[in-house]
Amino acid sequence: MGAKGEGNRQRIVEAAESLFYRRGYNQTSFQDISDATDIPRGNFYYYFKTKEEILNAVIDGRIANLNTMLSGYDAEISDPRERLLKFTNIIEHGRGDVMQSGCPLGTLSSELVKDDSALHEKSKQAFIVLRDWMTQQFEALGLSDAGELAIDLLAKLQGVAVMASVFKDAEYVKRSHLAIKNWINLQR
Amino acid sequence: MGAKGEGNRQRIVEAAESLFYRRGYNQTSFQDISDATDIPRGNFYYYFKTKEEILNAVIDGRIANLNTMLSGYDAEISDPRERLLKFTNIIEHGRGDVMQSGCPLGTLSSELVKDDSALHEKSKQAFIVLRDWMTQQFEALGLSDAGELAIDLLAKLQGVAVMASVFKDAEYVKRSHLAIKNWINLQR
DNA sequence: GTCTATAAATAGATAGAC
DNA sequence: GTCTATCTATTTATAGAC
Repeated sequence: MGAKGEGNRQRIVEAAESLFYRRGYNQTSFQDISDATDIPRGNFYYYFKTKEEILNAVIDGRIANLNTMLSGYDAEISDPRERLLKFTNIIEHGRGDVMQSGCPLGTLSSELVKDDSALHEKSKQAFIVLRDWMTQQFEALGLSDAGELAIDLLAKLQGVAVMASVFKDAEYVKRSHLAIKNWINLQR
Repeated sequence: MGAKGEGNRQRIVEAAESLFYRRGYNQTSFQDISDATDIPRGNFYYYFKTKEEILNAVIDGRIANLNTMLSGYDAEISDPRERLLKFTNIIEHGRGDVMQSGCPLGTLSSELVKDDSALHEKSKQAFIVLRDWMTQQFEALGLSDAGELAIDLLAKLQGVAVMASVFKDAEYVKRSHLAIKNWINLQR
């Protein structure tokens, strides 16, 4: 891995990540990424053979960030319930972004179910990381239906994210966040 | 309104509706609609000046179908709770489609938040129709927070739809449908 | 009202100079 | 590694014959 071009590669991935989120994968062109990075289109193909490879790198980056964040929770918070509660703060911390562009994972996956199935499978990977981590937390709480609780929690978050982006109501997001935290506290 | 071309117009809208759902609005081209209808691209512009106008017609059609369905429930079912329960059957009746392409309303809205805001506003209209109808049902049940319950029910349905399309698990959909029906029965 | 031909812009991708 | 020029295909949209 030469260190020379990794700067450009990283800048391309970061700009693509933001654009894929704010404007969608299919609606983001190489020109858009070029404008955002001041790197000419032609140079992209030195790092990525296709647009799909950029998407793969973007999702790999998201998964890496997710793993870093979740490992941090595991290290810093001893109570699995507190870890789950901490994670749900993401919907209020990222409230503005969610109201403007929806959930980064959910909207990408919703877009890619309608494209090639290989792309959708890739976007599913980030959800699997989240689901498995949540399952571990519910298991650590001694709950036998941990896997189902994990999917249910993901569904609650996705439901809030969709409605937040449709109606753009900050009070709704706040109220729903509280309801989700209450639900987590009720699982025993 | 000449009757001559309304046949073609209707066929264009119906083909577009299906394609916008299965492949997305931005990923559907005039050529795709032309292939599906055997109507040449050039003729589209006699009925619609732009692609956005086709989308408007598609959403207006969905809203009309929604109103017909909901009015039917109002006429045939006397208990508001039973009407809500009846509506939620949509997620199991349309289970295959939802697992393959997500919720027609939710995925369209998630796609269009990232496009022009006028398009997103239009897609929001269908949600408003649903929300207002649900609010009426909860009000008829004598519940003071009817508006919030309506949004919460919509969020539950959207959450299930997103997770159904991500994991494509029919058992999950069935289980979640039961949970939603239980939740509706608990609102008193 | 219907259809063909085509314009004008943009997409992803490639070749090759530097 | 970087960048310019370009290819090919496809997009929305228009002009105008029929």
